[in-house]
Order: sequence, then C-alpha cells, then structure tokens
Amino acid sequence: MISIMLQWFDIFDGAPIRKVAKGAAVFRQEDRVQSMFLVRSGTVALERPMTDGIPLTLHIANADMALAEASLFADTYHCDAVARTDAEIASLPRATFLAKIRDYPDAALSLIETLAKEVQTQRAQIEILRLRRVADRLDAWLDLHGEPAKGEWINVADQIGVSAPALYRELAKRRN
Amino acid sequence: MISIMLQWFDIFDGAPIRKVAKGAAVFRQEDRVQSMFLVRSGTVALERPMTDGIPLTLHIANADMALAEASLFADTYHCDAVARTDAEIASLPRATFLAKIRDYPDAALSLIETLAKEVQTQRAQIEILRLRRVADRLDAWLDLHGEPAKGEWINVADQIGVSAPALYRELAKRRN
DNA sequence: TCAGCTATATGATTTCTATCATGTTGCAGT
DNA sequence: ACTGCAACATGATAGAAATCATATAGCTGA
Repeated sequence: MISIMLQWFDIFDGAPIRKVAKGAAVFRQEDRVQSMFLVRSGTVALERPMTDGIPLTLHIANADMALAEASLFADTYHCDAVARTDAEIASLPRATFLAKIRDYPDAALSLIETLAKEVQTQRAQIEILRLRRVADRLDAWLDLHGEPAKGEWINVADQIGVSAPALYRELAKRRN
Repeated sequence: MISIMLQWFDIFDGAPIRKVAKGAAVFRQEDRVQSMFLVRSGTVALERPMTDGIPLTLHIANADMALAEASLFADTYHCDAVARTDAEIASLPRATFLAKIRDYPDAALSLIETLAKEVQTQRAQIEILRLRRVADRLDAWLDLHGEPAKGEWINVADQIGVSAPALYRELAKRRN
C-alpha cells in the first residue's frame, strides 16, 4: 500500500485473506466488532435470526463489496454473516481502516460516494416494493433500469418481490 | 464556523437559508447539481416522475436531513425535490461542502456513519417489504423495533407497507 | 448426443389483502 | 362541554397474486 489511495477499497490492498467454507460464519450476532471485511470472492449473506427462527436475509455481498459497513460504528454485530459459497474475505482491524479513512480524504470521499449511491438505489427499491400490483412494480423497475437482457427476467422478478409466474404473466399480457 | 466541526451537518452552520413554499421545488430532475441542501424545517419529498405520469416518492426528508446526498457525485439530479409543507432549506455550494469534508476527517466519518446506518436501516426495510403476509411483516418489524407506543401503530402500518385495517386485524388476531 | 438444469410460459385453485363501509374511542382546542 | 380529528377496530366483498401443476426451449457439460 505504497501510494495509491484513491478508493476506499484500496485500503485493503495487501490485507490478509481469510478463507471461509460455504455455510461457515464470518461473524455472528453479538460478536464484538474488531475488523472490517471486504469480500474478495464468493458470496456472503447477512442474516438476522428472527424470534420465530426463520432468518431474515438482509443483504447478499459479492466480490468487492464490504460486509456490514454500519458495524464500523457499532460495538457488536447485529446480524450474522454466513458464506453462501466458499469465499475469500480480506480483513483489517477496524482501527486501521478508520485511521486510513482519516488520513486519505479521497478514500473517505469514495466511501461516502459508494454509500450515498447505495442509499439512493435502496430508496428506489423500497418504493418499488411498496407498490401493490405487479404491473406497477414492473413499470417502476423498467423506468429505473431499462429492459433487462434475455435470461435476466427471472432476476427482475426477485428484485421486485414477485413470483416468476406472476412476472411472466404480466409480460405475456403486455405482448398481447 | 470557527472551530467545531465534528459532525458533517456542522458544515451548514451559518449557511444561507432558502424558504420554499409548500408545493414548490427545491430542484428538478435534469437540473445541474451546484449545491448541497440540508432541511432545517418542514418536509421535502424526493419524487421521480415515471413514464406513466404517476410520481414515485423516493424519500421524505424532514428537519436536519440532507437532500439527495448521492447527487453530491452526480452532474444532474435524477429526481425532483418538492416541498410537502412550507420549508426552510440551508444550502452550500457543492465545492464548499466537499472541501470541508476533505479538511475535517471527523466530519467525513460522521457522514460515513450516517450513511452506513441508513443503508443498514433500509436493508431491513427492504427485507420486511419482501415478506408476503402481514403477520410476517409485523413479526419482523417488531423484532427490529420492539413494541411501538400507543398512537404509533398507524405509522407501523405505513412502514411495513400494509393498510391500517389489515394491521389492526392482525393485532386483533394476536390478542385472541 | 444426451441428460440435466434454468428460464420461459401458462392454467387452475387457494389465500391473502385492499377497499369500502361503518362505528367507537380518546384527545386537543374552543 | 362540545366539536372535530385521528387512531383504533371490525365486517363484507372483490381483486390480485401466490402456489401448485405442467410444459417447452435453450444452454452446458459429460
């Protein structure tokens, strides 16, 4: 980490990698927050176990995504991080990460930018999910993202919180 | 703005206030981004006009909330900001705000913290809205927030994206 | 090439919630 | 004490989507 520090994830250059097997936890709820994590490969899910036993999946982190950014400012984790596939996770002590952010304004700004964009994206997502009918949700999604590639429609169904049959029915209706 | 600069919104200390009448716009989609805004009083809605004419409400900003943080890094706005009540908005040139963030690491970190917490909150909100039944959404909400005060249930209904009658029915079911 | 998986597609039935309707309660302001 | 409003509450009905079922197309690896 000699000189280039323009993006916040550059802070992880050279950071040690921890390998996590599918199904294993990176951290668990109530664990003390000591490190900051960046997913290098694989996918890791943030899950919050509910009182009824069924876990709520809060987030799916893929390669180059941070894990639980908000935990940077918390004492303990409020959710579990569980690998959905074998994964490689870069980790740095929290204090190290925070110190770098303090020292490199460009890195701080890039983190602000990343988070601000995510807030924006999520706001749109929330409003789409508040809509009642499949047709309205699809309209809104298409307005924001445009036509998806072939083979991607099923992912759209997931994103707009609708069953695949319901989406295909709506698409069929629009063709006729 | 002599010395204290621990929180990002301290940057707005002494910034000029713009009064916006109910129904008026602070900015419109496609406008060039030149300023950063902080709502001092009243409420301002971020709306994205959809192709079908019905606007999607992306966010409601109240006192002490920033408007469209993500626009800090964009050339033009991607949504409208419309006052829902008479409102007072503090504004600063974008370059001024960014320069302060660069100069004051504490301010940068507080902005990162604010955004990270919002991301976390929104993730939970999204997962609640993905649940199909009122009962599940209510369970999840209660698990995250705990029992609301009397007089607050109606807000819960709104937050979990459910009609008030549906919520009260579910509550009645649980009492029996 | 064939098997297997995933996306696409559509019909029938069931389940849920929105909506409409209506009524009660409790508080704030006059 | 009265008025008005908002929250709380519940019944009836209609509409929408989940679910279950089933089928075809297209790609991928053995």
